Amino acid sequence: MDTDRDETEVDADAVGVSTTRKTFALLEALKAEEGVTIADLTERTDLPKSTVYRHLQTLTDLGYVIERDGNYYVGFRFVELGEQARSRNVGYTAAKRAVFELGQETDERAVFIVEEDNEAVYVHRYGSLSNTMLGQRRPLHSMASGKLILAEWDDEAVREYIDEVGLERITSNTITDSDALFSELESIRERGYAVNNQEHMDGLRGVAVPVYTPDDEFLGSLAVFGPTSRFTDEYVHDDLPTRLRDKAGEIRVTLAYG
Amino acid sequence: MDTDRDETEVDADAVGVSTTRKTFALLEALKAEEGVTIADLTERTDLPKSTVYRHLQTLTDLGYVIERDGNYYVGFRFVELGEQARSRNVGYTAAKRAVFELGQETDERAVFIVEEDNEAVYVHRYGSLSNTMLGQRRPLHSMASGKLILAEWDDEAVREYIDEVGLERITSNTITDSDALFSELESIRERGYAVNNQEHMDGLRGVAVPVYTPDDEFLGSLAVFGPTSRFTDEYVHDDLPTRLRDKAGEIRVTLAYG
DNA sequence: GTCCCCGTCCCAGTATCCGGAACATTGATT
DNA sequence: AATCAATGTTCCGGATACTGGGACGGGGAC
Repeated sequence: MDTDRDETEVDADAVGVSTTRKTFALLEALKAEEGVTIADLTERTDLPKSTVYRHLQTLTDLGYVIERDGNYYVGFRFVELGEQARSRNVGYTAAKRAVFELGQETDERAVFIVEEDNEAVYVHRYGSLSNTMLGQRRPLHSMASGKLILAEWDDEAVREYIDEVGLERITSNTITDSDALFSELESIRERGYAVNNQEHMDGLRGVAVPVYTPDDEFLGSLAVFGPTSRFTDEYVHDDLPTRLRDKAGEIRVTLAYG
Repeated sequence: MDTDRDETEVDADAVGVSTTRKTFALLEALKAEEGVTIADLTERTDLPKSTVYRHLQTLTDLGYVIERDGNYYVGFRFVELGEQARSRNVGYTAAKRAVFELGQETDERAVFIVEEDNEAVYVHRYGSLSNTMLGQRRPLHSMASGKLILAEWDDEAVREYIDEVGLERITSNTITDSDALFSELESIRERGYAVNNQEHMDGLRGVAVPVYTPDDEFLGSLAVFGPTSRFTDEYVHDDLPTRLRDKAGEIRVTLAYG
């Protein structure tokens, strides 16, 4: 019926408040490009001009959107909301430090990743200049951290995940077969760490370990990744897992004794 | 008429879409405390239970709010929106590195601060364990960075600011007299840096310098702060300003030549 | 000077948001 | 074990206020 031409579109037959959906469709459209004009947004969202105008007026009035000579931008108020999410759990804060230290000690890119809505979300990051990537979302099955998270779930939950999300192919190495995934998860559970062998991006390997609270609650995944040239089998399977496990242990200790 | 008992309340006679206002009132209430229940939110926002329910349903469906056994949380999707704001300008990204280096070299807390909606917003931060504070907002007149930003404006703009926002007293040292503020701004313009002498918090001093793009566009403020014991007059007026200016210059160079 | 595009504003119509109230469910208390 | 209180979920009539077409005005391009 609808050709669903655009992700930022609002589907009519959905639960709840459709006005709010329009608002967030606009915010997503704003996020996609910097400095967007009202005309741009009407086209991008397929909402009538006057509706876009009225919504933007509300958002700028609330201070969530910034208008500067005709162009609209996502405002800094969202940073505060985002930080609330990132510090929601004390463990997340402890993980921030661990990511930093890990990055410094190994001189590799390090991340702390958490699952939300069946996706892997980057919560903390060390390495490279900017921290684009923070808050970004990836499919779980295509990364070390994601597979590690799946390995924490029971088989039924994983099966549901596969049903809902599927196992999209991203590189030639991505695991797209559910049997292969299940046996991979089993071996992750045995080893206690997960490895990503160019399953998300060619030339990129990674290692991930789980982080637990003192009460053995699963918090998220601590991971390190880098180019295949440097990430040899030995580095990936012998050196990094113990280093990562140590750091994950430190988080646990921090949480237990401050 | 209304006793405006709560900040998260929605005032009726406002421009735009009132439904959206309700949504953000709920989000602000969610931000204030972790793990809030529907009953909590109805009380906090003075919205009827069914309205809260419907709105939360929409927000969780969109993935912006997370529900875990009856408690609602701000979701990680806001991190992505926030990062968009923080990387909106290439200069902001360059400033991130500068803040980090500055913090390491001086071994003090360092921040990069930008103005939005007549407030100072923390965009980047180095020091202390967590980065609570990111995205937080402070009155401009009570901090080194804020005064520095005001010093970039012309007198008329500053006067408008005083009219709209006022000069709230925060500590006994806060500048609350507009004449005093204007002469302070003048001396900031002459010196090229601003000093905060316990004007926002007792025992805390700070120094701020402006950051400009290669086209001399004002970007924001680079600042360092710490306890009065260590932040002596000499440190604050001789040592730090030059170091800060150097770093601000580096940002400029980075922007010019990559 | 003309044209075109974009932002702003207005207004009638009705979609849909609202909120009271009833029902379901949980869990605490006696 | 039974009662009760409190909270979450659902429903529905009613009117609020959201919608979107269209008109107006301004500004830039050619």
